[in-house]
Amino acid sequence: MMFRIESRDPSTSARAGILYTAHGDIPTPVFMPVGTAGTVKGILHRDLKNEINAHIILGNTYHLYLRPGTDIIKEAGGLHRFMSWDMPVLTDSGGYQVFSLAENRKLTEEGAIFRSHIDGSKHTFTAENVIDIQRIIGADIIMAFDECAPHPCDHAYAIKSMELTHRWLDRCVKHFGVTSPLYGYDQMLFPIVQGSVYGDLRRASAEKIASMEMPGNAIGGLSVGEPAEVMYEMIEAVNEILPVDRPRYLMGVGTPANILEGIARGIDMFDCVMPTRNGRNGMLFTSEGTVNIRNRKWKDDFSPIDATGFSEVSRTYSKAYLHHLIISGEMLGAQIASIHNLAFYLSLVTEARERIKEGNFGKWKDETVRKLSERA
RNA sequence: GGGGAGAUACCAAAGCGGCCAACUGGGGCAGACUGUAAAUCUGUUGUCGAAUGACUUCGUAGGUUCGAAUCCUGCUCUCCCCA
Repeated sequence: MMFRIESRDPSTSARAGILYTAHGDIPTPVFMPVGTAGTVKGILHRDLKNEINAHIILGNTYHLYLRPGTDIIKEAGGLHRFMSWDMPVLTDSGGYQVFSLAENRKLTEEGAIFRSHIDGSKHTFTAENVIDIQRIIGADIIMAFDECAPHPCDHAYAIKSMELTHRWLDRCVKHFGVTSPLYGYDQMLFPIVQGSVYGDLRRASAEKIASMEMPGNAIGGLSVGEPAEVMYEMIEAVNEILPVDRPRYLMGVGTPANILEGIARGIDMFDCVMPTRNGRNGMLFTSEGTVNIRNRKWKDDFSPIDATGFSEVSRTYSKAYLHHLIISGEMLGAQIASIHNLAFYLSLVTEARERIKEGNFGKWKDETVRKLSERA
C-alpha cells in the first residue's frame, strides 16, 4: 500500500492521508515546491526542510536531460545524490514543455522533437526514453509523457491530443514494466488525465487513466488559461472516476484559493511555480491576501512580512526592508520572498490537513478562500 | 589672457524649420506571472480631462518666419584645450 487515507472531511471530498515513498512519507494534502533544474530557485535545502517544511520537490525531465545531462546524473548516482537532497522527488516528464515550448517542438506519433532552447540542437522525447531518463534521474514518482494541450483548444483537437496522450501512456506503462530502477529503490509511475475543458473527454480520459491501475493519478492540462470555475468542474468530473484510494495530483496548480478548492474536490498533491516565481517578482502570498511588495505603500512599513508566518524570515524581516531589496534587485530579496511564499503554501496545506482531521475543513475553506482573494 | 564645445522632461541622451508634448535607456508609478526558456515581461510617466481635446514646455531675453527645441542676436551658466 503506497497511500493510506487517514480521515475524510464530512462536508467535502477532502481527505488527509500519507503517501509512502522510498525517500520518506508524505502527509497529504501536500504542496510540492518546483525545482525544475535540480534546484528550487534560490533556496537552500536547509531552508526547504527547516523553514518551509517541504516534504517533496519536483524536477524536470526535459531540463535535466539538456543540462547537466543524463551522463552526469548517472555518474552522480541519481538526482538525489547529485543535488544532495535525501527526501522525495517527483519529476515531470516534459509534457509541460510540449505546451510551454510549443514554438520549439514538433509533435509526431513517436513523440516530441524539441529544438533545444539552449543551443538549438534537436532532441526527440518518446514515451520510452522519457521513462529511461526518469529512471536515470531516479525520482520517487515519475510522470507519463503527455501532451499538455493549450487553451483555448477546440473539441476536435482535444480528442486528438487526448488519444495521443493515451497511446503514449500505454507505451510508458509497458516500458516502465520492462525496465528497472537503477539505484536500489522503487519508483512510482503516475499517468495523466487530459481532455482540455470538455467534460466528456475528461471523463473518458479518467476512465483510461483509472484502468491503468497505477499507484497514483494525475490531472494535467489545467490552469493553462481557462477560468477557475471551468477547472473546478473538470476536477469534479475526473475525481468521480479516478480511484478514491489512490493519491490524486493536480499538476501545476495554483493559487492558494485554487489549492483549497482542489483539496475540497479530492485532490491530494499540488505543485506550482507561483510561490517562487511570483515571489522573485515581488508578489507575496499572505493570510490577508496578496501583496505587491514593490508598491510604494510598503516603503516605510516596518512591520514583519507576516507576523504569524511559519518561516523565520516572514517574522524577522520587515515589509520595508523586503520592499527595498526587491526594488534594488538584490538576490536576498528574491530569496526571502521565495521562502516566505513557500512556507505560506506549505503551512496552508498543513492547516487544511488539520482541519480535515478535525472534520471542519469545509467551513474553514470557504472563509479562507474569501480572505485569500483579497489584496492587501 | 587666447581658442573651442555645449545648455532638451527626475537623470542620461536623440532630435537640428512643420510628421515634436518631443526617439531611446535609466529611474519613478502600476500590472501580469499557475506540471519555470522568467531575479522575467507589459503598460504608464508635462498639466487638466473618462475621452475627442485644451493648455504650458527644450538655459534666458529678444528677433526672423505662415510656423522655431531646431535659424539669428544679446545675456547667464557649464565643460575642454592652449598660455
